[in-house]
Amino acid sequence: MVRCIHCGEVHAITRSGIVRGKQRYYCKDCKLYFILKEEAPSQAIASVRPHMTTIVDIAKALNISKSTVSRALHEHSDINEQTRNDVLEMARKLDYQPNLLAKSLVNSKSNTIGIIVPEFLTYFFPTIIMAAQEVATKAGYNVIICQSHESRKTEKANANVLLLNRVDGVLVSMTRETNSFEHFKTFERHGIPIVFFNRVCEEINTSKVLVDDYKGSFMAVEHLIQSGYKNIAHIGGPLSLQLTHNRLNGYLAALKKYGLASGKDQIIHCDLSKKGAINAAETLLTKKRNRPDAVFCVNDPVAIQLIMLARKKGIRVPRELGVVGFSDDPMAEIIDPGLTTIQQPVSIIGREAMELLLRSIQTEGKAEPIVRSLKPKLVIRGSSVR
Amino acid sequence: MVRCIHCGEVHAITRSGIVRGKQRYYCKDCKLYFILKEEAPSQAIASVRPHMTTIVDIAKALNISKSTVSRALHEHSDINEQTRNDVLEMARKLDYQPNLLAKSLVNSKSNTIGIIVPEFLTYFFPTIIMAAQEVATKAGYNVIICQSHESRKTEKANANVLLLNRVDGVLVSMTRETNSFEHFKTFERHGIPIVFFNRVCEEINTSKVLVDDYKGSFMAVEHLIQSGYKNIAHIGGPLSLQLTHNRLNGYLAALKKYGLASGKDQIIHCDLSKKGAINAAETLLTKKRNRPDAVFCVNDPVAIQLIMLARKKGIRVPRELGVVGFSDDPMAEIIDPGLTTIQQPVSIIGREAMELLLRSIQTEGKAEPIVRSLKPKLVIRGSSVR
DNA sequence: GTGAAAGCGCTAACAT
DNA sequence: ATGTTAGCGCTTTCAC
Repeated sequence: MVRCIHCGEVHAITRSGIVRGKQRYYCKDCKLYFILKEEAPSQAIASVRPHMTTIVDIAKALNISKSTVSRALHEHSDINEQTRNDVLEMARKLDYQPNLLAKSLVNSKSNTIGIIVPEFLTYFFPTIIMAAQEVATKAGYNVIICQSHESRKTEKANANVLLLNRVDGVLVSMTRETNSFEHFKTFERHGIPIVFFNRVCEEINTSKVLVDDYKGSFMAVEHLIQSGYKNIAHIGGPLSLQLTHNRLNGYLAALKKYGLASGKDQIIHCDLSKKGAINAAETLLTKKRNRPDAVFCVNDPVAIQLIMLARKKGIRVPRELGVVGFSDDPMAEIIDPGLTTIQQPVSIIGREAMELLLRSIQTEGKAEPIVRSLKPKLVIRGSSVR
Repeated sequence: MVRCIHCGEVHAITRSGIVRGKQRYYCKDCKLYFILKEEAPSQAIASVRPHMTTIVDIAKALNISKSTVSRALHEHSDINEQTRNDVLEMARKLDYQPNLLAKSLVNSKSNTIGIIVPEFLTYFFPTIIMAAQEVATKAGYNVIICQSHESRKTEKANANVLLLNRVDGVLVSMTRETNSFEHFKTFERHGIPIVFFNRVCEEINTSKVLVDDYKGSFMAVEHLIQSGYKNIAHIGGPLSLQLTHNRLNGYLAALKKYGLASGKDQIIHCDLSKKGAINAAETLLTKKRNRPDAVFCVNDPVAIQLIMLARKKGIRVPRELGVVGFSDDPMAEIIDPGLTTIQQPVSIIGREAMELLLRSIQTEGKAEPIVRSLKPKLVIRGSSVR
């Protein structure tokens, strides 16, 4: 006489196969499978977790083989119409949920994609992730999101986690301090496609999505010049990032085109942290001589710190100081005056990157890498027009 | 890349067994099996994807059994020191990466936790997710993040994805339109612990983390009263959310304590979208008579839209209109004047929620549910002090 | 059209 | 201390 370890019922118990040499029981009332463990009865509770129906359960209920069930579930052609309907109905009845883990194991394909970003606090990456995720979901892929916190070490750890989880592909925007790429090459070595976006790796020949930073900067600075500013400084990003160079070059090119010069002390690089931005702004705004009358900032958060500091110092924007940022953060609209900035097609970056990645996955890396350069757009607000 | 010999389609092709030494394909579109005419049979199959080393590879290389390898890898006590070293070294040499999928299948434990949030654009949820993820990572768990986009239907789909992936637990903040909870109860039924935060479900008896909204609102409104505002309106959230009621009640209680009344037309509920916020603000600010001299808003994004609109209409904040928000969004610091708001311990919410969830997982749901109510804090900036 | 059996990579009970 | 064996839930081959 066996009692259900959950409800104590006796009559609702049936035997249900043998698991690891032990008789398994099933309580019809509780819909619960369990195994009695004479030696340590308290342990028995460990297997209380309600059993999820498997194809074997369906097969047993219908008295057919599990292969047939599997076939029925997959619209395989070699299957009797009636059998298929029976299986489908029973599956619904037993609330069958295919175990994706098992499927992944046998297909050696996890249907999961990894994304590594430096952070996701500042709207920029979240928006990209959202767009990418949408594409992935539609294609039946899950997404694991990792933050590197701008640390190369964490980035490496992230890459390892994704590898261990056998992701089918990875989307990466590198940290500002990444200078060795072994952890990315590991993916290549295992045939796992990788696509970079925004902060890309030159050394790896793979698909990439980026915004034409050079052109965007050029437009930004040209706009400042056309608004009548003459002494235009630049707060740039860390030199380890490709985009820092591209944006710097666009800035220099625009100045050159209009015959303006930029002294070395008009260019300050910061690490993109809030503190770094404030320091850079402080340096520029407290210059004894040759204080700039405009600043082109590497991104909006930096530009916003600059405006805040100017406000605090009583320097009027845009009259005494023109400011242009980069990325069109929602904050750009909130701050007063509104921040003129270069808008990036954020959602498109995410979407395209994921599409390129899925393509790589499907072609098993045999298609040529594609590098997409997206066009930025100048959005004029109050901070640059006097 | 294989094309269907009938329709020419590429993506609908799957491999389907090997017939007489030749790869057979199946076109889902045409429901057709076919074999390519001249294809080198063994070659095509062998060169799929770089093989990842398994414990069997290590075992073979060392001429021992795979169980020994497994034991060596897990610091099992019953293992010869020398063997262990050999295994470890060989593992390194062959660049062995344990297959977590296989491990999960065996342990019926995926070491993955699902998080469902309405969105992650507005700093609030990203911050919570970050904190939660940090705790999870430390405990060796991965995290799958899902966005419901404030849609109950999507939320259901999210829940299903997490179930299919056999997550070990879920963290949920509900959509504003969730009113049936079957999809959450499914987790319970399968013994998968669930913890709610911020937007919680009253109907399910499980651990929850929330902020004392009532008290926060009370503090906010009391502050407005003490600043001399007399006619205080409220823009609330959707009535389906618990927090809407709590914040509304805090508002009403504060008014009552100080003998102030609130006409029904001084309370407007909006759906938390940008548009909804602007509409609500518009209604309040264009009132012909009895226009409020202060507004307590259900959250910061709404408050910011209100300030923006006031700015546009030439209504001066805080002189003619006091404003207090809720949540201390980074924008609150950026806007001019700075937005007085109720700060929520965002990171703590995330951390505590994940800790409670891990606890549930470890105790297999046998521990009593815990409901944590965190204390909010008033942050006074320019928008409420005249 | 269906069933039996192998195997994806791993763990663990049991045997030695 | 180590090997053997039986699965985890599923797909796919092969035989009938």
